[in-house]
Amino acid sequence: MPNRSTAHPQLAHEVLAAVLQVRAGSLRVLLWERGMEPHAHRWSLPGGRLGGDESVEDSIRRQLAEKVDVRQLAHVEQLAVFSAPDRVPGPRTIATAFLGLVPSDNDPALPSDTAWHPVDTLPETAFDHHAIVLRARDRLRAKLSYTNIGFALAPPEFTVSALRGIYSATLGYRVSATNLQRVLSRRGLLEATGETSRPGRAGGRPAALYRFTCRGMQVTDPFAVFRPPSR
Amino acid sequence: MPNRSTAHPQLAHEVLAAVLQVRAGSLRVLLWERGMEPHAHRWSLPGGRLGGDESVEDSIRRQLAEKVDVRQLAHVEQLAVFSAPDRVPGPRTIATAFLGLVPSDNDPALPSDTAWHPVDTLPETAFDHHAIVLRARDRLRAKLSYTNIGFALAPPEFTVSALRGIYSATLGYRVSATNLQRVLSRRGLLEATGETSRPGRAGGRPAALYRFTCRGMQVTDPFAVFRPPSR
DNA sequence: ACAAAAGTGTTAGTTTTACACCCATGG
DNA sequence: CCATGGGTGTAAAACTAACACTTTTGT
Repeated sequence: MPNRSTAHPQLAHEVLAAVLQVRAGSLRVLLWERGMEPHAHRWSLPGGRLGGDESVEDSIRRQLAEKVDVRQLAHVEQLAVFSAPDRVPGPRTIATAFLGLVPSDNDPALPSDTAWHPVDTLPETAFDHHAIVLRARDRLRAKLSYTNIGFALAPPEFTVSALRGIYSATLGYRVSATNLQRVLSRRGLLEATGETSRPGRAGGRPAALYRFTCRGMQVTDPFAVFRPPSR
Repeated sequence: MPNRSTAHPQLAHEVLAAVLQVRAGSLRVLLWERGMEPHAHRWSLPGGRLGGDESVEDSIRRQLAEKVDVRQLAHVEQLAVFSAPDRVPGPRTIATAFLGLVPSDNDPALPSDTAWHPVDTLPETAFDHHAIVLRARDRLRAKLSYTNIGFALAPPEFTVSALRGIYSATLGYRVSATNLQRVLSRRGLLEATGETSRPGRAGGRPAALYRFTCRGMQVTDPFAVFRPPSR
């Protein structure tokens, strides 16, 4: 297979992350307001150019450290490559997009040009970043159903109703606390700490605190339909 | 955010595809035997360098056309980016890997250095291509459970037992024809053509022919657990 | 008629949904 | 003692697994 052309085009590679967090009852994404052209004043995803001696995973973690304390990133995974030739003006640039998750109890100090925006009412975004955010949201919603990825959105300890709020905000519809607890418990994902939280000023029974038994994503419902024979 | 270094490294970008097909009762991948160093005589995935005016999707389709008739590719999707700095010797090269699927009735003419290898007994492979093949296999297995992706592995028309063979070969365990038919029918994925196939020399009832109602991948079992309220 | 292969019926088991009911606390 | 929120019990519904049984063909 001969080379198609001897002179290869100059290619740049960037990494971008849609960092998601549930805050104030809605799923939000970390965006950065561009100061310069092109697309000045539009909001864009954090990231930057891939360095010469790092994988894309290393690179996105390094670059996010400028925006968020990396220790607050509970989960990072590849989303997809965005490579339309005209996706950004100027030199050809390929982007590897990531999904990042921050637990809802974290409130990282942000640079002044950076803010959390609800994914359902995004401001005017730069380049193809809007599509990347939607892709991240869809991936997260899907994985909430068949993996333990909730651990990356929830605090280390939480009540079931707080967890219900996180799931509801992410999925976009009301989830039943009763059934959420049962499903996650049967799968062995939840574990009671033994502690309880104090009820609010309106009273009510104190809620038991739980934690996820496992941090680190794993598939919990691998075979939706065609399961391997049980024996 | 200033540029990290003024001199950016020379980056190359390649696209690679694990093209899978069920043939002779096992799931196989299309590999190409390298003629030159590095890794001469090892088997590698088809693909090549990204062109200057094409997306990675366009590029992999173009490059696969040299190995397989593109019309025989029933499905192509991105798998992941492989970007370890030392993944290939020589200049830094990032790879976008794809999963491609060919229906089991197709038998494309292949170049002499190219052959189908069972994914469970791969020959010595070049670079990180072994990992890419396994990733493709796992992705396919997972999607078989919650999407209609079987259409891309099956011929246009097929008997349920032929489909069972395809599913069994892909998943690596025996699937029940009875339940396969029921599950796919209830989901509205299968449709009888009205035709029947002639039984083999050993006799037996003629099998009804079916086709997938929809070509083009779609998720058929989107909410494994946390479904939106039905009303 | 018999063997082989395909397809249907039926039952059992599992998982999820929905909702009623009980529990613990603040005022 | 009542309102409020948390938690459990339980029945109904949906779906899958397993297997027996019927149907249709070739020899």
